Amino acid sequence: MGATKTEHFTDKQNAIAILAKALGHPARVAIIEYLMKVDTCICGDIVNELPLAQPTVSQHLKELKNAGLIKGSIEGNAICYCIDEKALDKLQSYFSNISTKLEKKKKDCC
Amino acid sequence: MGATKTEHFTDKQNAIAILAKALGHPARVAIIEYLMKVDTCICGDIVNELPLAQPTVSQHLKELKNAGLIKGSIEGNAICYCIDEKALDKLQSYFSNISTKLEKKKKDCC
DNA sequence: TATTGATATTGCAATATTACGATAAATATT
DNA sequence: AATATTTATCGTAATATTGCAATATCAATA
Repeated sequence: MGATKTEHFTDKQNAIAILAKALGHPARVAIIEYLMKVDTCICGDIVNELPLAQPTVSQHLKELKNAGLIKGSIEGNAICYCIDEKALDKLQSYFSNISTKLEKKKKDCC
Repeated sequence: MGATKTEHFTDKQNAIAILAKALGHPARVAIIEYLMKVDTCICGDIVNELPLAQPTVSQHLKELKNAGLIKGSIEGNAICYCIDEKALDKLQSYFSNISTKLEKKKKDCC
């Protein structure tokens, strides 16, 4: 098969999986970190920053955009990519919630 | 090609990518959430909980274990799986850090 | 308008992932 | 010891991902 059975899971589970999957490649983690580092919304020098060819970077950017992690707006001849806070806040609150619950639980097993 | 060029990225970036990738499938998100829900370390009824065949679930558990997100210990004839706090804390602090920085930055773009 | 610069798309090869039936391995129970 | 229960592994088919060269697109500028 090879196709994920998304329909069997909740919307929330799928939403988290989509965000996590988008960050499931070091190049995409590096892109997010680069966008964090440069204060202004950087455009296409992401390509120069990464050890990958331009089409590959473009593809990774597309995946991050599809997942909702970044936004891109056309700026003349170039494109201005930047982080979409909403997605990262969603991840932050998801994992904070889990950590809080784990803290309370205090393992009686394993 | 199809093989990720991990060697070009930092250890930290690879580490986050590995954890994120492991959560990049709704079944694995569901497994983590189930392990959170049941108070005791549940064993093999994860299979009954998911809409997937036993070998598929076993494979997902293996991936979560390889990524360090869960631990498994043999409990007689069954296996006791449970969440590995360290990994989830790592994700929590990573995304909290990002959210905090984004808060300060307050977008002047996009 | 021809050229340049920046980004996206296409097409393809290599590899990885997802899913499951069949089966193996290991412990528990009878 | 034979059987049942639980989990892992193997083998395989379907699909997805990764990466890049070649090329297309599209705005800016000469």
